[in-house]
Amino acid sequence: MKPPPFPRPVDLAAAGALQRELTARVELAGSWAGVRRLAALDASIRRGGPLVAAAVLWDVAAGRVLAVGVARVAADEVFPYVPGYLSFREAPVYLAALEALGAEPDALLVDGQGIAHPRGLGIAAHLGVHTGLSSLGVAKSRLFGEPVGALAEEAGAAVPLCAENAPVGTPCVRGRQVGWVVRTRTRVKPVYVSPGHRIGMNEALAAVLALPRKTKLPEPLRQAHLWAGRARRLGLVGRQDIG
DNA sequence: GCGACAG
DNA sequence: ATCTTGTCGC
Repeated sequence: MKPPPFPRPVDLAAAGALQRELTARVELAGSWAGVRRLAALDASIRRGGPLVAAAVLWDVAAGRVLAVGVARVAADEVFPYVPGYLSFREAPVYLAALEALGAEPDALLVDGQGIAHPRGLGIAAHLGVHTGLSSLGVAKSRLFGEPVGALAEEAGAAVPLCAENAPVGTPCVRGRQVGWVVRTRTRVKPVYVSPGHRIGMNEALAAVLALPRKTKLPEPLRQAHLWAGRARRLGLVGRQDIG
């Protein structure tokens, strides 16, 4: 089912109000145990150029790319990049890429934060609520929340990412957990994982660690990154052939 | 006022 | 995100 058009607020105040409104609709329960096909989303942009996004359909059981959808959106049609409001810049082109994909994934894996956001609505959570699909965010750097405790150097290590944090402890002693700092590769900078929509905190971590990876990013997201760059450089649009 | 700040 | 050369390592 095709989601409604993505609203474009008149200014940041209106955008913030919309985020607070939608945060109440985020569902923090569920798992990806039954997810057979997921769509990984990433974008590539160049100064003065359009936003180019790739939606990679990933077969979980086979561990491979099934199809790719590519779309472009002029930069002046969306918000500029403002930390905390990323979805108002990139979500439109992601939704267009999903449409170009022409398939219905069971869940969305997004390059960015889920609920680990000042108002609880990072781009992964926003896209989940907008589409009704389960979603989860994997970001390459931190936006919101503080890691609790020291993160071990070994792959698979993780510590909670907390808001309104208390001193050092294991879980968020007095604050609430908004995500995880996860070491996906030994001695490599960690990624920031947080639930988006219709998935629990522990399940989000399990879902990410269950995905294959060649670098610090889960393979579906790495593929989306590669396709977005390739699409931008080659001017690709629409459904792409793979292999 | 100063530092932080997904992509 | 993008701008960019070399370099270390499998």
